[in-house]
Amino acid sequence: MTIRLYDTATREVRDFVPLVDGHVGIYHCGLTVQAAPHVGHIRKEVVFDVLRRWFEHHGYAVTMIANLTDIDDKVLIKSAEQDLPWWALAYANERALHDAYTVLGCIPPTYEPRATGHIPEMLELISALMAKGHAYVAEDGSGDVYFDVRSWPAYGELSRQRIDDMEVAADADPRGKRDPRDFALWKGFKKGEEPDSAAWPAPWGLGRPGWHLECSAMVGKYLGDEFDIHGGGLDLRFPHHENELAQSRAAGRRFARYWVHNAMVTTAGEKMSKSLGNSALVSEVVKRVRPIELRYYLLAPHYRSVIEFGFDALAEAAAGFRRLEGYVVRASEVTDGVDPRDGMLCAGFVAAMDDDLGVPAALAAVFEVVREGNKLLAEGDSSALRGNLAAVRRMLAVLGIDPLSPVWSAVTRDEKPVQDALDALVAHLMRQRENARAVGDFTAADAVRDSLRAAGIDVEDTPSGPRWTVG
RNA sequence: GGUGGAGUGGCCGAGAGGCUUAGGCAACGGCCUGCAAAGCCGUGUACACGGGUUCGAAUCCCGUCUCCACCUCCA
Repeated sequence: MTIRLYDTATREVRDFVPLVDGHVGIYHCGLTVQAAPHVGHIRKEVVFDVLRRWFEHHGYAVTMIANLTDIDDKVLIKSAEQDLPWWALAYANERALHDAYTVLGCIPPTYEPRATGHIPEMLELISALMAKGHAYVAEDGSGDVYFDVRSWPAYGELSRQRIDDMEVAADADPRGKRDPRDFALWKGFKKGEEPDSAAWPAPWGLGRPGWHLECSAMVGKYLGDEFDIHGGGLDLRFPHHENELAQSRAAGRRFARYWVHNAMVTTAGEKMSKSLGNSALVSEVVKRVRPIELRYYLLAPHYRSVIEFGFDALAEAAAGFRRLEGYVVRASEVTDGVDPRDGMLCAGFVAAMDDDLGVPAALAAVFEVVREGNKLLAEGDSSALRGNLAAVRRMLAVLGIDPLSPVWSAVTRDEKPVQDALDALVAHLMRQRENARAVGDFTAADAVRDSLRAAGIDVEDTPSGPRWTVG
């Protein structure tokens, strides 16, 4: 059983071979913390969370590093607009990101380094690039330092582009650059235009890091010169990852062995994006559907397929998830629960997951096991039912959507007395209904059921007795 | 202009030459139920278009159309 992954660099599905047996180091580009995370951002977190869980299922010790880019042009611009210190904006959005991780049941990264905490590592990298002739100080006195793309013949290898075929950005600022495609490693401080707190001393003068540099520096610090997997959204392939790759390799580091990119989330046919203003914030979406349903919606399609975000599709996905959840809950009531760690993954699930994280086929396998489980459930408690339930829960746990995981139990202390009161009241009405049914007074029994339904409580009769759910 | 990706049944969404009826949602029929609900069994409508290769094409080739992502702000 080997995990196979699509590698963007080679454009093929390859067997995963770790650098160190039994270990896997994954770096995925976190966020530039300029705004609260939207559904597209959190899709990436969910995808890498599932990847991580699958590696762990295979017995790998996973080191997961996700960066936080907390100083950058956009952070400065947005914070100025909002009349906040840049670091306050960055930190507020960092916390919003953590809230989104938590609410969607993502395991936190092993470490989440911040760009501002790694200036020395970045300076060291720039020095190495200068020493090898791949970086230069701008000649216009701006204090900028650029990477010289013409000095690195492999430039463009990740996105398969030739420098001469690239369009030069309309807004490119060519000042001091040898080639308009050269990118900034260091941005000279502009006294008066930028806050004094956004500048750090460097041999080339006060300034701040350019975008891309932080990732190369932090990957090197936490995962080493060569590491297993570098990931992120497909939109980062160029320029971000191309530039990370160039500056790391040019500095003599071997860098990533596999590149894993997830596809975008679109709305109305366009990429969900902070700058397009078409974002659905995670914090808003989870007011309309349960977080576990959003997570299911985001992981059910293959990670390399575009998701056209919509509340109708989300509701439909949620209906599918509830089929799984309904089985797990009903079977657990009958068996008094099982330990999902006792479950056996079915072969179809494993084969699908091993094949480039084939979650759609893996879920199809889960649905088939659930169908078997529902048949067993009709016959009551049995060891077969327990085995089936444990298997289903274990497979759902690999995807991070086990409905009974404590991660999803939202009952807080404050709600407990309310919950208890509701339980008591509904139980009383249920007894009334049962008494009426026992004497054949179905009019009275149905009246109770109707009144409960009007209050949002569904009643159903099962072989093991009536049950109710808040629907 | 350059680099990638996509178009599948009412909807979502896999598959990548024959042996998936993928799966799910919705619909319809049956079973179960006092009636429901849930569940189980069954049913239908597919592979953007035009050619070609092949015994056989959703899958390969050629052409056409449409859409998406990236080309230095982006997950």
